[in-house]
Amino acid sequence: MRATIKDVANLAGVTPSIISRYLNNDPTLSIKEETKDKINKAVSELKYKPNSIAQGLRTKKSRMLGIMIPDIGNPTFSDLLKGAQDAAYNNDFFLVICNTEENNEKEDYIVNMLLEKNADGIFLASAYINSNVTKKLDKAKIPYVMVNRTIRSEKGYSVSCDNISGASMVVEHLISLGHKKIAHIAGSLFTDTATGRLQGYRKTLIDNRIDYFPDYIVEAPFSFEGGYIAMKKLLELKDIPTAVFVVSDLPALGALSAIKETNILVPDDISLAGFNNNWVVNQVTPRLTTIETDFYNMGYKGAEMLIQLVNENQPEQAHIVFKPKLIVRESTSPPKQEKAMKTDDI
Amino acid sequence: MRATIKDVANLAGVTPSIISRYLNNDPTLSIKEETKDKINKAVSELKYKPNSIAQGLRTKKSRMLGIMIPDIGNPTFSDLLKGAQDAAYNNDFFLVICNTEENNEKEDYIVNMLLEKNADGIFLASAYINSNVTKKLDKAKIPYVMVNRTIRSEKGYSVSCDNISGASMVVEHLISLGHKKIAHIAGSLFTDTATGRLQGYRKTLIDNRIDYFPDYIVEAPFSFEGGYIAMKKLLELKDIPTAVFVVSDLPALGALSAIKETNILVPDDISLAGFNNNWVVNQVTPRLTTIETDFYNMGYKGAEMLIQLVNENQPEQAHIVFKPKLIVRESTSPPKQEKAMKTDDI
DNA sequence: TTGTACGCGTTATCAA
DNA sequence: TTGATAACGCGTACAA
Repeated sequence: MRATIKDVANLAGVTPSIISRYLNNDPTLSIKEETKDKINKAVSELKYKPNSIAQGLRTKKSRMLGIMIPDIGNPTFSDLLKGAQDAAYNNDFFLVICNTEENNEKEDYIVNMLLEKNADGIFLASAYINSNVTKKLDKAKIPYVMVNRTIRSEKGYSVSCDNISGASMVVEHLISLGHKKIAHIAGSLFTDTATGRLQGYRKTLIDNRIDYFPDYIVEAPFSFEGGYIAMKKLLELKDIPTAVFVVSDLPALGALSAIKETNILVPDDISLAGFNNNWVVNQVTPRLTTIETDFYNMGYKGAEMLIQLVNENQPEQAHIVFKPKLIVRESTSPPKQEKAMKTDDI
Repeated sequence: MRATIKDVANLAGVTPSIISRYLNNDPTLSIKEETKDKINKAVSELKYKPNSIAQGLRTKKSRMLGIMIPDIGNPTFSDLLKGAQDAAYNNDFFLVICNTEENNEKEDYIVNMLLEKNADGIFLASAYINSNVTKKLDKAKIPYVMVNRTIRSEKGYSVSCDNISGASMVVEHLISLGHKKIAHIAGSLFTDTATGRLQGYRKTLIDNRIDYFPDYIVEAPFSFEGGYIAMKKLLELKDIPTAVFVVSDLPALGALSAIKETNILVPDDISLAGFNNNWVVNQVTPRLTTIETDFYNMGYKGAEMLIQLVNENQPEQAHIVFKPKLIVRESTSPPKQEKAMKTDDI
């Protein structure tokens, strides 16, 4: 059996309370060098490690953080996870990853478990407006920060990228190439991510006095399938767009796949752009134009913020926003029809 | 504050021990319907839920399972995770995912944490020969099952696919296309996965009386980078192979990327095949020939096995082996040089 | 500078 | 059919 604090106390010839206070650096404790040595020796001899369950029962703390992510298969999250994990590790917290699969029932189950296991804080990568999760966390008064996919709120904490300007950069890029018929495959509009990018898309079109049609905006889940289906819809329109900005890389790949089933070529007939710069979009043909965000740091900063909250310190800022960066690759080019139309005009 | 068992006891007018025994279906308990009702009422009125930390302290159980995976960014693991999570959920266990990043230090940290948090069992997707992890788990006498990437051992438990025959299927396919110069990018030979596939490769060449050269076998990590670098090496050979079988899809994509940097074409000049049928290999150009394994079920069955072990039941079999299936796509075709050589012969 | 005593919330053993 | 009591391993207020 593993040694308990009593065993150490016996071996060191002192009482458990001294051991506990010494090991936890109790500032009100003054202790002889001699007893320190005795304790240290006993600890290392017995290989004593405090039982964290018992500690948890006493202190209501666990030094455990949970991160809830909607889809572990989405490459977007892997760097984020690395960053969050590194921050946790460096601050002596244990990060457990939970996959909600965008499924309310599982999501519920997982929050309950996390609360039950006394997680000190929760990292939410899948916040939806009106989700039970945030309500539950608020009620349980457990700190949480939303990351990447967030919801609007004045009181919450979040780490995200500047979706509006990111979307603007993409659309400006498409406009500068000469596109006028620019469609948008939006994400679930119950998320800030999707509404922000949609807003950036709209704003940029308006600023550039380009019409947009409701038909050119299709809402879809943040998945490969979602992008695939949405693109199918766009391809059925009588007036097919010459460029499509997709809310995220995974659906962008789905869109690409849908296009490839037709005679239509990317970028010759349709320019296509995503968002996030997942490694995959650099491996497909054509390589996708997209927006890069520093996910590793998003995860790292977010976890640091969460840890501050757990330690009951106020973070300097409640909302950290990362700057997006446009990565132009092969999937965007000037529209072919542009030339055709000009010829017609003559 | 949350209601404790004492509160329920007070409200119901009985002692905590009855509540506990009733709620835990103690078979030795005989109890009046009347008191049952009282308890039920008190429980629902106070919304009582047992504190799982306190339970853990008493029972040394946590109903928590951990899964350690080497690289959360590797698409191979996402279906596996889903399966494992579903099995855990269906059996009322909580599955926490831990990302070791193929890093010994983190791996160590994570096992320690999992043990400290009293995980009931561990699911190991990143077993390496001589890893500290398995030693530690053995010593802690905590049940574990190795999945996908396993190590040889008589006593352990594992769920994997038939690597030898999977590799054979690929190589037979290449041979049937007419290839004779078939190289293999192997995974880390500290894993059964890699040695099994290497063995299948060797065996099939020998059975078909085809020479293989040591130069044609390159060991590499199970990563995109790993495959990229290994392929570079193969491309530097004086006698470049006409076909390459890569141990896994992620390195296969790396290999593809390396080839694309040259004038060499896939499959015209080099046929390329992977293993695992990650969704990504169906999105690149050319779409990769590969081996499909039922990862979801691998995860599900593996978790079921682990849960049996946790419940101290002997699983029917210690090693579950899944059948692989060959998926032929665009990245493999007959060798061009075959024809050239025949022309020479004339 | 150190020890005593209690409680965290539960389960298990025994007695009633 | 139920209750009293101890124990799990630790932290902490208070006393010494």
